[in-house]
Amino acid sequence: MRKSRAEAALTREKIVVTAANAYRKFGTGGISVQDVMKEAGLTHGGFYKHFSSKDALIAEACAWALDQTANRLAAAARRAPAGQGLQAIIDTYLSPAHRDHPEQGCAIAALGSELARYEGAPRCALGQGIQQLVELVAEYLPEHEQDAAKAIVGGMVGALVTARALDDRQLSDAFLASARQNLVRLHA
Amino acid sequence: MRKSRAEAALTREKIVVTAANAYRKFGTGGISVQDVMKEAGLTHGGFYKHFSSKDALIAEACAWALDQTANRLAAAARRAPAGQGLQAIIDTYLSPAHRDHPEQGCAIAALGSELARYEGAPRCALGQGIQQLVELVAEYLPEHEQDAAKAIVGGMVGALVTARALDDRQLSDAFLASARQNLVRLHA
DNA sequence: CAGTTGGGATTATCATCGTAATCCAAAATT
DNA sequence: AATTTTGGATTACGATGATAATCCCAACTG
Repeated sequence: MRKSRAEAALTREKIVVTAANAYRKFGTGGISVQDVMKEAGLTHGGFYKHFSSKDALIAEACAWALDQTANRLAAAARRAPAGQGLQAIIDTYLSPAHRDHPEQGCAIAALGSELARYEGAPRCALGQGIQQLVELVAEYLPEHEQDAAKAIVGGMVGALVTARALDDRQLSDAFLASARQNLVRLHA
Repeated sequence: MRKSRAEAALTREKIVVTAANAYRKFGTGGISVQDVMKEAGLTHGGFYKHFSSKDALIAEACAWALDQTANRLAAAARRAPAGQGLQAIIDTYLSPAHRDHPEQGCAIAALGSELARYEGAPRCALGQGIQQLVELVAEYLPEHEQDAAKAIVGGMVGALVTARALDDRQLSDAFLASARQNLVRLHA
């Protein structure tokens, strides 16, 4: 039954990725350790050989998810024509696809309000993710407008959260569109 | 032991208000029906004489909280000097006091990401609260800029969520300040 | 004022969850 | 090859949670 070192590392990675998706989809309180393990194709017994607690997994899963999102946004910005980097980041973040797939998306939007109540590692991870996003946005802003990056990131997160909260599809789309069109105005 | 009709209505109201505060503080999954009842000075047994389920209470509590916030913001706008209504709303919403007291504040920011995963009544209540906020903001925008209201509301919510998520007090303050200064620019 | 009703308390049920102890066999180590 | 580690499975434990049945007594109804 035992796996080699390398395989064990893969197993661990698999747990983290599975957890990152599951937590973004169901919330950290919405899925149990046991179900995460089952989803990863394992039994729950071995869990504490990998992580010291559920919170430790949450922290790692969030960090992984935040990295994933930052990388995707950075790639979108790089792909964009010159001068359109910021708009590309905003458009990618506020796409209907992102709204409809929280399990693959930004952990700040998916878990922000719950993780804000945590102390310790998970909250830390989230804070670093936020800073990461701000730095990415700031790269595409002129020197003298760096401060606007914070408001832009806030606007992106809030628009996604509200768009997901709205039952009415049309209204939800309108929220995304309004933010896509208006947020770039925040630097001028 | 039994209370009169009027007293029973007060009891019910008390449960809703207690729940509204508790859910915003701990999250809907962070406090049990029993603890909400205890907090309201009651035992948990009588709960289902008032509400059909925990979700029903969550929905009512959210609706109450959202009304509370909308009223406060509307009052702040009315108190403001002419032409400063929108800025007053934004400043009130993005005050450090609001950030530091989620249990008295906006339910969208406190519960948005969890309630977005609900179906049914709680999600509905949240959606209506969002629209309420948009309408309030729109009142203080010129006719031809109504669409910006959605982006502004999104920006407000997101800035508060991120400010709460950040461990670093200074950085958190900076997020609030950036949004306060920049969000009004969204109509121009 | 007698009878009915329905708030609210007490207690129970059944499920779930985080955590941990134990065990086994295969991989590291020597 | 013998010995030691250690991933991962099995199983257990204690706590907590949502929901419900039951009961009591005071407030309504007539």
